[in-house]
Amino acid sequence: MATIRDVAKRAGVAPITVSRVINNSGYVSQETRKRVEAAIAELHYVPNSLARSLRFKRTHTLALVLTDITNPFWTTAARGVEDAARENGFNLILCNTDEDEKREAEYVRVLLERQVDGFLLVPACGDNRSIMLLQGQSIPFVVLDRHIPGVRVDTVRGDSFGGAFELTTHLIRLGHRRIAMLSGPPHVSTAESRVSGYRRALIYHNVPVDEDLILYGEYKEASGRDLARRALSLQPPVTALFAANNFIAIGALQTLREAGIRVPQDMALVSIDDIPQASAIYPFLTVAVQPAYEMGAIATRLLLSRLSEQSDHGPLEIVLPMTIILRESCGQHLSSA
Amino acid sequence: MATIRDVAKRAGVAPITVSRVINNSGYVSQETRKRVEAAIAELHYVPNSLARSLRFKRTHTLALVLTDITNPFWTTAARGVEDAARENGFNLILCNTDEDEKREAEYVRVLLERQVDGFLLVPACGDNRSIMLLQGQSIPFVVLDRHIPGVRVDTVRGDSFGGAFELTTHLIRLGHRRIAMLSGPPHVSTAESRVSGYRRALIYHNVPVDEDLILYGEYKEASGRDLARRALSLQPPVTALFAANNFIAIGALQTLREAGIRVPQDMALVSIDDIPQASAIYPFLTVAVQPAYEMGAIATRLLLSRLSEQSDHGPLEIVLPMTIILRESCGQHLSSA
DNA sequence: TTGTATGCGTTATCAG
DNA sequence: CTGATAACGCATACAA
Repeated sequence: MATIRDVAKRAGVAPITVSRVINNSGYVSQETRKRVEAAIAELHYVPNSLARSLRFKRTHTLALVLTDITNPFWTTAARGVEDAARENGFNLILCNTDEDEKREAEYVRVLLERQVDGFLLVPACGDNRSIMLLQGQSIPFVVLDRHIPGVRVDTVRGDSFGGAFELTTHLIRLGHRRIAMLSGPPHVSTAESRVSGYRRALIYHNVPVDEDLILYGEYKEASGRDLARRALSLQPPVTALFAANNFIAIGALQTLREAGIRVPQDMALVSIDDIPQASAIYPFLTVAVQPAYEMGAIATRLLLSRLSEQSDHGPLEIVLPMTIILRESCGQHLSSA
Repeated sequence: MATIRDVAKRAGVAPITVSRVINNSGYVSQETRKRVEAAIAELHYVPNSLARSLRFKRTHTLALVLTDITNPFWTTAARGVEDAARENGFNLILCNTDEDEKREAEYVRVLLERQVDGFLLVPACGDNRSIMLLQGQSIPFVVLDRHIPGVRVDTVRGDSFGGAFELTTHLIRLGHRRIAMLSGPPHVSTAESRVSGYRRALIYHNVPVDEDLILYGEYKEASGRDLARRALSLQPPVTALFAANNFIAIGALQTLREAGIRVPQDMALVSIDDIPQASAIYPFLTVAVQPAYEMGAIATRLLLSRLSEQSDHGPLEIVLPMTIILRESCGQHLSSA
């Protein structure tokens, strides 16, 4: 690959002159510029941004480290991040941890080595290794979706508590009393908040809380299948399932189908986060949706404001409301069924 | 951020000694090593891979430029790429062009500036700007999914012709004669091959080819809705729809639902590529699936073999077979309906 | 308007 | 075993 020196030689000028042409900086005569541009074209010269970044100490690159790239919620959020980044002249590197803290720390490490300018992190929440790594570097970062207890950091997340409260309230109003909570991992804040919202709604509406109805698993399809199986074995039987995320809902639906249990006729089902592709075909799942795209965009803008040091306020915690979408998966009021 | 010099100063050694500790290269006494490691830990030192790459002229990074990150086919393929890359100590940068050749060329340009070691490209197939750019740099790259006419490049793609032939044959065997082909863009090789396979199956089974049944659009949901509408207005009416990809199928299903047309009772439907999340819930769509993950992995290994110059053969074209999955969306034989 | 010297953080080479 | 020097490609400061 041609370097700036090759171009300079070919155009009969000094490297710095080529640099000036490329960056439109300083003075260059029309004629020189033309000669340089010709040389650039002939040699297919492409500037080396590594060298440039080494000088500037800026890569104009952000990193987004998330837990599950196959989840549409995150692909949507990622687009929000990317668009906001691009608008401000930043590139994005996206990494997928599969909820594995080890991979997460590894990626953070590699990205630090690559001198990214800032991080957006959806932590897997095992230990806080990667958070510590980041704080050790005093590099700006924003935590997405999840709350890290005891650490002062910028956070942008959905209102899990509120969403769960409303979904549960909806089920209660339809007459449900025994609602199984198919939750995520207990150490992840979103799972815990959703359980809290669920519990709170029950208490608020004077429905007894049966702790056996609260089942913990993972935010994955396989776990959804398993959780639903456990829910079906509960006595007295439950009449509704609350899936703590969309992948749990997909898994639960599979279990229900295998068991010949119809939704909503035999069982009500609600979930947090939608399944866009499935909903385009069969819009039937009642859900609380988070503004995924906006979450990504807002977090990115917050991060960029930290980068440009235009902001000197303390850590921010931004909580975005969820929207309830009522569809058929809850059916009619129980007593009329 | 601390540099290698800061560490060296702190440990009372020369920078190069720190380098040797980090890379386990050359001789370093146990004691010196310990002092250096202590300094590294105290300063939270993270090596700068930009500087390293500048020296090595290797970034150990591959780029995957694809057309639609929201399509599960591509997220799956991307995982195949990433896993194969990681196995060989390479990182991956993923870019999404939305089928826009301009964005594509822009990304290729940026990635070249960033000195990635090789490219995996799903071309949008407008002009061949990005292909030319790559060839101008003599940087190794592999084209995924699509055939670029008149350019000798490594290619890995699915057997669109074969898949379309088999799906069409299936419909014909069920008694269908008027099958609308909801195709992608005519200038994209996969769309063209799928139409060819469709046409060929009709001819092979002595079904007259009605060119009006072949409708061209885009590989997107909105286009699928539109194509289906056009198909429904054809006379005499069609009895089956062939969606050239999964997103077209999703769109078509929406149009059918709006029109109150049931699948498969009133209309048969087949597609190329599955809709995994929807299929987990309602496995009903008869499809020809490509081995997406393997496609990504195979292409990556081919690229890496070019990089290590272990391979000196001419351009390879690898064609992967599709697998037909028969589900209910085609229903029974027409005459028994 | 153009060019020279210098340094970004790292490591290969060669010397001690 | 350890270190000084130079170079990777580019752009800033300062001259000419």
